[in-house]
Amino acid sequence: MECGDGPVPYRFSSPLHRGVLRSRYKRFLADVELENGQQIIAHCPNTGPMSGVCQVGAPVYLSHHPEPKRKLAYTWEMIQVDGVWVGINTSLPNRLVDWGLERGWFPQLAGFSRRQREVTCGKSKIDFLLTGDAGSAYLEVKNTTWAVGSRALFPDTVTTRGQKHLEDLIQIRQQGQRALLLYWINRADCTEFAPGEERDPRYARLFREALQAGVEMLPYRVEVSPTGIRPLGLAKIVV
DNA sequence: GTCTGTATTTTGGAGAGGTC
DNA sequence: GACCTCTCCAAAATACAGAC
Repeated sequence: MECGDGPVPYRFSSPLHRGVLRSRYKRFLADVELENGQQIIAHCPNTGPMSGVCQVGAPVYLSHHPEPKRKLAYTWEMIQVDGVWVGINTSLPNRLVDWGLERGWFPQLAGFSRRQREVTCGKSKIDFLLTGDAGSAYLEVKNTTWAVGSRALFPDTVTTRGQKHLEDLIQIRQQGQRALLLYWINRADCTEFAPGEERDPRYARLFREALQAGVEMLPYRVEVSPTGIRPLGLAKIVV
């Protein structure tokens, strides 16, 4: 999968293992039947409700980490829903934003040569503090898997932590600094993004307040596949 | 520089405790 | 008893501090 003149796609460091989702339970666990018929328990690195993407019987891909210190050797990475691969690993977007920043995935973030992770700010921690020729900016990253039609939505449940992040970013803007929120849309079938008003009305209200305050919203689309992840650019914000 | 331990992050369920 | 609020816990990755 090459990407022409566009940004370099991310490739998984080792081949993923295909299977079928049998059940998901206790937030962190998933029963998966591998292609060879073996039944395994995989770690589910997404503690949210996974609205619309947790479909029993759907094809999934797992990464394999046979380190002795791990209890579960397999990690659930993606699931195929309506013919589209959806990334479910919530830790991946932060790592890939870090990775993509070095490779020019985000033209909106050009001019930031240095970055510091997990910076304490206000009531919570912000994922990145970017500094460089472009000045400085705070960047928070959110993983998005829920979609209705071609519209990606976040959050898919009440998130007080997410609300705190929005309040902190608004405060950062009020202090005259740049503040950005990058919604990592972990599926290729969405061209629009909107706050999940139905699930968290307060978050949706804060989202609009943040927009008005000048917080820069970047709903970033990626194409997820068993070989890697390819950047697709920004989705249209609908409020 | 390497190793070890601790804190933090994600969300929803379970259980405890308080109030009516 | 019913309801509400609060705290703890689950697995794993990651960052960071401290010891050697």
